[in-house]
Amino acid sequence: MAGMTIKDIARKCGVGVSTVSRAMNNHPDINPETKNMILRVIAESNYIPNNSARNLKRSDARAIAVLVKGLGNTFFGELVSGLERECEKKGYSCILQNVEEQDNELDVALYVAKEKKPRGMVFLGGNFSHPKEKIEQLGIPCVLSTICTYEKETQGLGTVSVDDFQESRKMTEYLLSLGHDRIALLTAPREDESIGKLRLMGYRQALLDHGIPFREELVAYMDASEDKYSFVTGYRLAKKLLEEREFTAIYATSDTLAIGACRALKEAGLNIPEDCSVAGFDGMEMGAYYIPSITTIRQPVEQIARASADLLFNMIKGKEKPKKLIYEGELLVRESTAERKRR
Amino acid sequence: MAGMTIKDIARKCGVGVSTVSRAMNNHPDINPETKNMILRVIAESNYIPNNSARNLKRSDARAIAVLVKGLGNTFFGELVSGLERECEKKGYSCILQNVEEQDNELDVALYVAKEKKPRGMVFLGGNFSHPKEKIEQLGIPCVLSTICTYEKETQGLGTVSVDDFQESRKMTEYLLSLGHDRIALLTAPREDESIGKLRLMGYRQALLDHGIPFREELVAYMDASEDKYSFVTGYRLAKKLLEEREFTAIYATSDTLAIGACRALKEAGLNIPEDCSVAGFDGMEMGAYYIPSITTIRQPVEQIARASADLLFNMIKGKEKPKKLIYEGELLVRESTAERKRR
DNA sequence: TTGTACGCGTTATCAG
DNA sequence: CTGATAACGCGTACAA
Repeated sequence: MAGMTIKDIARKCGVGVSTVSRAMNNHPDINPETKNMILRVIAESNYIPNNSARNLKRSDARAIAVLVKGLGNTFFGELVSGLERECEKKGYSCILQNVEEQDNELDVALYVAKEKKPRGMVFLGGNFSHPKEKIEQLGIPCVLSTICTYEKETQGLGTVSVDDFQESRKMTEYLLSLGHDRIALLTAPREDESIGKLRLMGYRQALLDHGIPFREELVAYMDASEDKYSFVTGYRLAKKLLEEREFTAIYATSDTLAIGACRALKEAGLNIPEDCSVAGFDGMEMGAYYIPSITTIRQPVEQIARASADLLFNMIKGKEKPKKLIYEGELLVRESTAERKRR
Repeated sequence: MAGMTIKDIARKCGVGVSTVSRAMNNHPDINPETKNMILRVIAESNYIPNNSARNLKRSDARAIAVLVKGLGNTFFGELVSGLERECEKKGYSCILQNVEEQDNELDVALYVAKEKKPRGMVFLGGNFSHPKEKIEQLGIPCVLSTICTYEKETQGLGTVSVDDFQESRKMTEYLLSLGHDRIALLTAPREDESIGKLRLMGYRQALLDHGIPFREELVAYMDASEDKYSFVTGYRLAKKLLEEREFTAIYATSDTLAIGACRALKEAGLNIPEDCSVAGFDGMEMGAYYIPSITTIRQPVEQIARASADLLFNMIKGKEKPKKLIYEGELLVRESTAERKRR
């Protein structure tokens, strides 16, 4: 039978609808026997409660929503799994929502908030520079995971991430320590105000610290229209750079970009790391299997996922205010980087 | 203001609720001026209609649902994008639903059907061997995309995919043509009844056609518990195979498995393709950037996405019965395979 | 412990 | 063209 409702179940059981409702929602005020009987009938009838009606009625759902911009980014895949695990522990359900690259994540958030009534939200991806007032309109606690805003204030948002500035500096210093002084950078569009900017700044800072001039011509920015941390982008940017620039290392601000760059180098007949070192960022699983395996900054995904969930749940309970949480990335030295060849 | 409803808008505009509803839903029976006025007020008030209420009331939503088992599989990412594009063309919206690896996709489907009332569904991933009667319970047209069931009958389901048997045979023949006669196979668990089985059979058929004995010891099956087309799995299976078996080529039934295998070979000190050829399946973007780039069977993702959407929409309109649609894969010969070295 | 009746925000029907 | 009003399926006071 297709359109079964709580009424049908009630009739079948010879009880009132509220009793059925109580049985389903683990209410205390119900005779265990009645409850079991009802539950059994429900199972047999494969009745599924209509969630629209539930959400309409309930002030909120025991759930959080996770908004992902850039699904297919395997990096987020791991984060999502971690978040789902944490939710399960707390008895929350986890609503996953994809955000198209061209869509505004906050509009989607508003939409989801209204429709699903989650008690909180986690944002993955996007650059998230939104007016504070519009954020407040959401009316529920929010945590940015892996996205670190450029601003110092929290804007009412929780933030869990690595220190993109410091980690980027760390990577650059590592490359410098290998003797590279002409390090090409593959990064987000010029307009970027979030991790792209921070990673660029970390790169500049490291150069500055070592008295090495920052050369604008060694920086390849993505197109604003394109704005994707993808293989092709890395390939394209590296290709362009190879045409006329001199460098002995490429620092790509994501592992996907790095892999794209490796391919471009290989096609140019260059060996990695002998002729040119390549470093990435993120610590995607893929990088470990690439040949050569990719030197990178590993973001502690598990920790970030858990911390994001914890912070969010605490914010929901009112036990904690929005704050910035920083975790340390780990420099993973692998096969794609080596000392600069002297001649 | 947080909880704004259609009533608030109606009051603000000095009209009745039904007029507001008409304005929002492009109803014909409404004065264009009134409509514009209402729409303007709505925009200014950033009011968002409550979708739970909508779905509760509406018999169905102008939407289809896409269920993905194994998000993070970049291959599905492309399919999803394609499907979303097709939906947009038809003025449909596309509900994306993640299915955890351990969950039953059909239960999730039942749930989504009830909650969102989509007019149809597309399934990505999973092996989908479900009792026909339970499928029918869904009550809406369904299309399996990229999953080809082993059975000949449609079971009421539309199916759009490559011919996994033939394509697998094609790849094996290609490897045989290179002179390899000891081809290791990395594949799904023994119990698999869907693409895993078909691809295994294609492999066997090719061997048979060429009078080459099928050697069980050259086949590495995933664990049933693990059952994932992942890098680690490929790595682990290849590693195990390397311990004692002799072979000159590996045919992995997915590109991810192939890449994992490549890593294992490299660690064993073997060069690809000189010492051992490696072939994959799927045509993931990644494979083109890998070093060496991976020889594979490219599934025509764009076509499959479009065809899945078309078939589903036709089934929805009642213009077409469920059927099996086969598209041809393309053998992409790349760097990871070469003629068997004679000595 | 259980059942009745109301209301959640929307859309569809029907009478103006 | 517009407005009142009855559903949609469920949760929950409140009464029993």
